[in-house]
Amino acid sequence: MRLERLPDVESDFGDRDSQDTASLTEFQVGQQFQNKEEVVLCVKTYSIYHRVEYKVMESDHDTYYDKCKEFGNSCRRDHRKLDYHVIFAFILPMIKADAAVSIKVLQNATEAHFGFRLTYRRVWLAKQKAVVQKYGNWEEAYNELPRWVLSVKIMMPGSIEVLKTSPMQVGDQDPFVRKIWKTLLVAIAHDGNSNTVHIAFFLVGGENAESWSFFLSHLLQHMTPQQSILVISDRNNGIKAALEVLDGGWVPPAAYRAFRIKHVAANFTLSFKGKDAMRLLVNAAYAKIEVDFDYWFDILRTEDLTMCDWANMMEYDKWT
DNA sequence: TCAAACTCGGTGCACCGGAG
DNA sequence: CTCCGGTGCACCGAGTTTGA
Repeated sequence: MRLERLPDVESDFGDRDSQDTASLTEFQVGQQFQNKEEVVLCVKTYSIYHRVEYKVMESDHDTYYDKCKEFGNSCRRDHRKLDYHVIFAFILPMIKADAAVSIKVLQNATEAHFGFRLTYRRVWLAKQKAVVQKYGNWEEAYNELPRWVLSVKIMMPGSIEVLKTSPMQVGDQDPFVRKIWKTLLVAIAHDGNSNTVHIAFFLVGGENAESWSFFLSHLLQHMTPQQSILVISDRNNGIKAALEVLDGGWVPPAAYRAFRIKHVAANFTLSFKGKDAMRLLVNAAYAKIEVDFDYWFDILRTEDLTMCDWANMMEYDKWT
C-alpha cells in the first residue's frame, strides 16, 4: 500500500474505539494513515483479529508490503504481532485513568479484547511505555528536581531524628516516585507536644559517611544551631562516622546521641518472641517521667527478668 | 539485490522485597 | 514461610538498515 502523510494528531485505541473499530480490522482501497507506524499498527491488529501471521516482504518510507503466512490456521495461543506497541495502544486509556492498574488486570483486559493470553512480561513492557507516555521520561523529570528550591522556617526543636528511607518505602503509589531509586536522608524534629515536623531532606545516591556529613553540616548551619540538641538515629556507620567528627558540631556538649526506639525494638524482637513484651519496652522508652517509665518497666520485669537485663545493657540516656 | 551487521522485542531464569 | 509483583541479565530470533 502507498503511504500518505497526514497532519500529526494524537490517536489511540481509546479515542478510536467509539469511532469505528471496523477500520482497525478491515482495509479499503484509498484508506489513509497518519504515518507508517499507524499502518504497521493496523496491519498487526488486522492479523491479530483474523488470527493469521504475516511476513514483511518490503518496507521503506513509502511502501509497506506484507504477505499472509498461513491461511486457515485458527485458534492460536499467541500472536507474534501482538507486541507491546499494540498492547500499549490498547491499554493507554486504562493507564491514563489509573496508572496503578495491575498487570493482571491488563492481562485480562487484553485477553478479553484480542483473544490471546499474553505473558506477564509483555504486558508489563506495554505498561511501562504507557506510563512514560503519561508521566514523561523519568531521567529528564528527575534532572528537573534541583530547580525546585524548598525554603522552610520552623521553631527551634529540642530534639531531632535523622534517618534514611527510600522512595519505595514512603508508601507512595505514584510510579514516578517508585522509579527514582535513591536514598532519602531525612531530619525530623519533635516538639514538646510530641508533634513531628519534617525539617530537612537530602536525596543521595547512597548512604555513606560523606553524604551524611554533607547533610548534617548543612542541617547544623541552617536548622539547628542551638546547644544540647538530642540526635536520635539508628546505628548506621555512615551516621555514626559523620556525628563523631570532632569539628562537625555534633559531639557533646553541642549535641547528644540516642538510639531510635524502633531500632531498639527490632533488636529486642530478635532475642525475644512476642509483640506484647516489645510494646512494654517501647512504652517505657517513650515515658516522659520516671514514674511512667517504672510502671512499664516493672510490668516487663514480671513478664521476664532477662528482658530487663537485656534492656539494662544499654545506657538509659541512649534509649529512654 | 543480497548478505552482513545491527537493532529491537520477547522470554527464561534468578533474585529481591513486600504482603499475607 | 509462601506467594506474588517487579526487575536485571543473557540469549535468541525476527526485522531493519547499510553497504558493496
